[in-house]
Order: sequence, then structure tokens, then C-alpha cells
Amino acid sequence: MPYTYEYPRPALTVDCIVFAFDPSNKSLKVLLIQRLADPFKDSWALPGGFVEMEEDIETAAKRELQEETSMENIYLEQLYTFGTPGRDPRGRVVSVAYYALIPLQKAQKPVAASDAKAVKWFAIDDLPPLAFDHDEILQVGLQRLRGKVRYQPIGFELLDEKFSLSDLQRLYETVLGVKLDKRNFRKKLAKMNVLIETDEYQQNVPHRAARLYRFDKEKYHQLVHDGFNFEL
Amino acid sequence: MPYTYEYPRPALTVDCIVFAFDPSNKSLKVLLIQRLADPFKDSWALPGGFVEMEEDIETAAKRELQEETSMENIYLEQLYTFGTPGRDPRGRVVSVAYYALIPLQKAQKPVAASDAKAVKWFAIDDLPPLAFDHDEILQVGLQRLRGKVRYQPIGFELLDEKFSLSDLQRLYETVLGVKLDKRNFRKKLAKMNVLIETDEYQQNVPHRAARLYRFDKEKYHQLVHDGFNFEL
DNA sequence: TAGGTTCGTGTACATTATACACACTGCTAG
DNA sequence: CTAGCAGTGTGTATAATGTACACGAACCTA
Repeated sequence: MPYTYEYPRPALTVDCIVFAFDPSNKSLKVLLIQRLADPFKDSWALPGGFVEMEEDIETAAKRELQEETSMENIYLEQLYTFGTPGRDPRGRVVSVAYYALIPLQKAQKPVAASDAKAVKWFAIDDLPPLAFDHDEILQVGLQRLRGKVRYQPIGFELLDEKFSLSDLQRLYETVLGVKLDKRNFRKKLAKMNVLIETDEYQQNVPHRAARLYRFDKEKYHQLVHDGFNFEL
Repeated sequence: MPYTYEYPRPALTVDCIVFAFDPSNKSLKVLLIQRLADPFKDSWALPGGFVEMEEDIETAAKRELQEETSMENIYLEQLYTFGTPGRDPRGRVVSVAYYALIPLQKAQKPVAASDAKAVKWFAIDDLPPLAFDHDEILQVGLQRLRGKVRYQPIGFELLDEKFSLSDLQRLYETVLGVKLDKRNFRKKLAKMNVLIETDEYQQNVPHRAARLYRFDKEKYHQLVHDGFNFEL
């Protein structure tokens, strides 16, 4: 059933950069799919797809994400819209890119959707070449993540509900690519007042177990609203 | 000459928020057009229009801008893409919003393009109701401007090539909505080392003339690249 | 020439950032 | 059972940065 318009129109897609953090080896990971069909058959690419006509763009991104990770309530933010003519060999395709932050544990086993041969986590510093302009999209996403982490503690979105302070520090060190001082890091966190101490401790670690903390979303939103500086 | 596709496609437009700053009365202004045609005939709206098929999205934004302001080399940045179904009564229209920063002097006399009955500068705190979801777009743009000003001195884009330190301070006070201390403001600026003192002074002012400064773009780009904090 | 308006400048004090080390816990392996 | 390994958790002194604050100089106008 064909659709006809008076003027030509680009196709509209979404692409998602799904970031996760693995505290065990301090690596930032991205979820990629292996394409099942041409163009770029068998290449790795960002998960994504066409936006349906009655569907909000962000809803489309969520739908695509859910197809791969079967997760709901994911932190999702619009990143940038890419629309240079020629970025897709099939014709003019404009893609709205989103990035998602998820705790690695909650998405250990991504499943290939119908348009993918495989789905896999890749460490950010060991990526295969990507289809289309997805390399560029990913770079923009990384930059944004690094920038954002400074004035909003989005780091929390990348950790499990309960986490140790060392995990949090490792996350910041990985994303920002710097080494932080343990005592000073904790001092600043304490002042921010967004952590809730729990009575739980790490389990099954071959050393003294660290206390686990939760994250106070209400206080956090207040602070973001007030333009608080979360530099660590 | 009709264009036919297998699946339905949204139309793609750009909208531009053009910010300018008037130091004389400390007001931040936005350029609006009055619509010539339905929908929202005679309403005020952000300048914008359809993206052509062979044209990059940013190029489209620049083109639309030039039609209204006849300025080139405008600071332009992609803001956000709005695509909620129903935001345009004519059908599904996805709009990539940009914001531009220009020195007011360089665009004193905007000219109405073919799709506009009038073009006018409005103070940000005295706006008419806007067509479509342009109120929302403008709010997002304002938020972004306020956020950005803290970690990138985009304020400079809003001033003439040569400006006094008081103008710059007024700009920051207006955008951020705070009052700053003159001596501390200058101390911080001096440390940033992005200002070049000229030998010129204000002309035709009814009081002691202030020295004019220029802005060292090279040093600035270096600092932005290094993640420098421009909070003032 | 007196008065109005904005310009341009420095210091003392409070706050915040940084550098730095060691005893404790809990597990593991001999 | 105990020695040692790995990671946890805690405080202080010093340097750097931010903040509060006032007045004489320049220039124009009436």
C-alpha cells in the first residue's frame, strides 16, 4: 500500500547508543547488533529502526531498545539528529540518535531481534568498524556522556540499585579517564547528600565486603533543578 | 509531481531560535515571524521551514536564517528534535530545532521572508503566544542557553566584536538571572585569558568611556577542548 | 565648574580543593 | 590456625579559590 506526497520526504529512523558499565574490569560497554540484511550486511551497528507513523520518536527508541534488551524504565535521552544526505546508501534517511544508560547486570543477556543476527556488548576501546555513520554517532554519544557526568550524576544510572562507593568511583574514573582520590571522592559525595547508606554489604567477595549504598532520586532531582555542580 | 513510498513518512522541518542580547536595557531577545498562511495564520512563530531533499539539516537551518536576517557565519547549534504526533495539524511533521546566537547590532533590520507577514525581535519575558509547540521549543532553547553559558563562554557570540567588560557582565547577569560582583567577575575573566585588550574605547557615551576588548577564539577553543569550566 | 554616571582597581577572610597513610576486615591457601 | 592478600574506611594540614566589599578617576552635561 503506497503513500504519496507532493514533495519528497526523507525516511525517519532512531538509533540507540546503549551504554553500560562493568565495574569488574573498569570498562565502559556499548551494545551493538550485527546486521542481518543489506546494506552493511553482517556489519556491527547501533540498534535502531524506523519510526512508525503514529509513534512518538522517543517511544520508537524505547521500542527498539526493548526488542534487544527486554528492559523497561531505561534512562534514555535524545542525543542528536543525523541527516547528512548520503549517510545511508538507500536514500535520504534522517536518524534521531538516543543514548541509554543501563546497569550491566540487568541486561546480561541481550537477545537478537528480528533484524539482527547477533547482539553483543563491546568495550568502548575495542570496537569493530560500524555500519553507516554509526562511528560518528557513537563518538558524539561518548563526548556527551563525558560532558554530562560533570554536572549531572548520571553515573548512578549505570550502576545497580545498590552499589559500593568504590564501584561508583571506578565508574567515574572510567568515564572521565582520570584517577580520583578515594577520601576526597567520598568527602564530596557526602556533601552532595544524595547517597543513602544501607545496612547491606557486598556478598561473595574474597576480601572485606564494602557497604552498599542507594541513590536518593528526590534529592538528586532537586539539586539538578537548582543547577548544582556535580563535579567529582 | 508526486513522490511515492512504500511506507508513510513524516515531513521534516527545521525551526530556529535566534537569540540576541541588547545590553542597553539588559534584555535577551528572540526573533519571531508572523505567519502568512494557515495553520496558525497571523500567529507568531519561530522562523523555519521544510528541509530540502539534497540539503543537510544544518544547511537548511542556515538557509532559513539567512532569509530572515541576511546574516552569514552565524553561531548555530542543534538543540533538539521535536516529533510528537499531533504537534502540527497538517499531519506528522518532525522538526529539528536549532538555536542561533547573534550580536543584535548585526541584525537590526530583519526582513520578512516570503512565508512571513512580519519579523520582529521580542524580549524573552514579553512574548506573544506562539504557533504549534513553539513555546515548548523556546523553553528548551532557553534552558540550554542558560546551561551552556556555564561551561562554554557562548556569551561572546551574543556581543559585537568589540565590547566593554560591563557589557559582558550585563549579558551574563541577564542570561543567568543573577547579579555578579564587578571585581570578581573581572578577576575570573582575567584568569581565563581569553580576552584581548584593545586600544579603543566606547564612543558617544555620556560618561567615562570603557575600554573595549576582543575575544581570543583560539585560546577559547583550546580551553573548551580541555573541558575548562567557564562559570562566572 | 559642579554634579552625575560609569569606569577601574586590591585586600582580607571564608570556603573549598588537594595531597597524603595506615589500621581494619574477611577471605584464602598453605 | 595463621600468615598474608586484597580491598575497605577514615582525618588533617596546606594550598588554591571564591567572596565580600568602597572609592577615586574619567568624561560628559548643564
